[in-house]
Amino acid sequence: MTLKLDKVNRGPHLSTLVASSISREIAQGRLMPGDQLPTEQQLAQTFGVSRNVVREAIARLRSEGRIWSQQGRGAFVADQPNATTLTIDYEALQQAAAFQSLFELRGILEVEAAALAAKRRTGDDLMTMKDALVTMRDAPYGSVMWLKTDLEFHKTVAAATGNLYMVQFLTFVSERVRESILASGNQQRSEDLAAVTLGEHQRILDAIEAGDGDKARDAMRAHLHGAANRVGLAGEQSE
Amino acid sequence: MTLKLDKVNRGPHLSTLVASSISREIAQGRLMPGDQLPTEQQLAQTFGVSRNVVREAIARLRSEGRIWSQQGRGAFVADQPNATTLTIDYEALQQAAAFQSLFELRGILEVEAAALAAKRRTGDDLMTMKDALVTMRDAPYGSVMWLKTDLEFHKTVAAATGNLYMVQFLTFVSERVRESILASGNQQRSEDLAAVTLGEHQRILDAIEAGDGDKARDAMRAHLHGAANRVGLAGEQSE
DNA sequence: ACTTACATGGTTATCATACAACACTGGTCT
DNA sequence: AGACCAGTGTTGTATGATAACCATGTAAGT
Repeated sequence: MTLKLDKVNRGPHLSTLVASSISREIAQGRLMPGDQLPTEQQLAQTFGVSRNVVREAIARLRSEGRIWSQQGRGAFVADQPNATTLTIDYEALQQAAAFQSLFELRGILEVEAAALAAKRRTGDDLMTMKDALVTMRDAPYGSVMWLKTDLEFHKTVAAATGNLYMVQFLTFVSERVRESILASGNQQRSEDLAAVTLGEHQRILDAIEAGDGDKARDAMRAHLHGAANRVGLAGEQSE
Repeated sequence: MTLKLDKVNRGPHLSTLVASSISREIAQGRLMPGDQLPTEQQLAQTFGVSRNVVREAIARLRSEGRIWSQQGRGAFVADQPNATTLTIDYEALQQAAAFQSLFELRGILEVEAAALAAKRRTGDDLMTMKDALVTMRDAPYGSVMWLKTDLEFHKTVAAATGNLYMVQFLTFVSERVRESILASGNQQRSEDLAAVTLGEHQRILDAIEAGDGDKARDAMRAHLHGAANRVGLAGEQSE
């Protein structure tokens, strides 16, 4: 029997819950930039935890740039929410709308990355992509090796753009998407899908190799559209 | 005298120092992925702080995905460093290649955002954009008010996509770009540029109002191309 | 031999309290 | 009015204690 246990034992840490709670207050506008947060004592009381836990939560929010605090005065909501880091709340992603938004964002980046890659790819890039496809062909659909190689293919496309931040952003977004998909756990397995997916990848590679940006864009768009269906994101209206 | 003080008043917080210190250990490879950190007691002793401070530092590192901890076992260095946050190093952006990459990334997002906004914008969105253009028209080119309104216009376009993360990502990227431009300080001032820039904005707005995605895409692309020239980023080959 | 139950030590998670450092307010004194 | 000063509230830090949990070893039971 294949037991399916929860992937992550979603942080039982109280400080995480408190931080998410405050974070939500800010996101939903109940705490406006510049506003002063309740005192640590009050927060501890309202949440029913010790002041210590509240402090850990605040330390976290401070590091994320969402709030700032000064000894003797208090803690305040930061004017520009995201100072130097960009954070995606895991809990928020459980909601369908958020997931769909993130998926769309990933689509935009991947599609344009494919187009840029077609223009700028080097011989080494092509080699790496081909290797990835070969490895994927031998791996069973949905296996760890398959997923890993799939990720590597896309990462190579991103790297082939020559854009230093494309890889960083795309892996970041893709990771979040992948987590959500795994968490929802509604992926089908089939031999046919393997062939279909491989074909999509192959077309992307062909277009990139040919240096045809528009074709690469279309191929990547088709691939992502197919992936969305495979995951169960049907309600997607493209232009 | 214009005093130029350190941008960030490097948090006097002890927890920040401890977190940075541990973070450095990880970055420099003295703590490898999977390694177990010293116990909180030991860390508190070696750093000469209370265990409470160590815990706040660990809470921060945990939220950054650098380490994970489990009750009864200990704290360990995470395998994949970037779990939930995305960071862009400020120093790295000083290099031209990095800046150009980020500018390109922003372009991709803005252009597609404009196209999506043309399809999905509401009446309120159009109102906000129009207000922004009026305000910008009255503000002197390059003034604080002008920059602020410019930012708001773009943010409204991003919001009009209905994509929950478009605003977040775009403001994040734009902020980094803006910082770099301000730091380099090579922007020209002129009355003509004000009119040109306003015209570009107007064309974007018109396309969005008309619901013409392709036109909005082109208008935004033209605007960014113009902005690149104004900032002195000439070497940009679009397909 | 193998499994189960229990005991023990070590670690994190949380709580509670106390004190120090700092900001703000209001009154007093000059 | 302006300077000084005490008082109060808040964050920052320290300290000790307790609960929950993991890992390991050992004894009891099968």
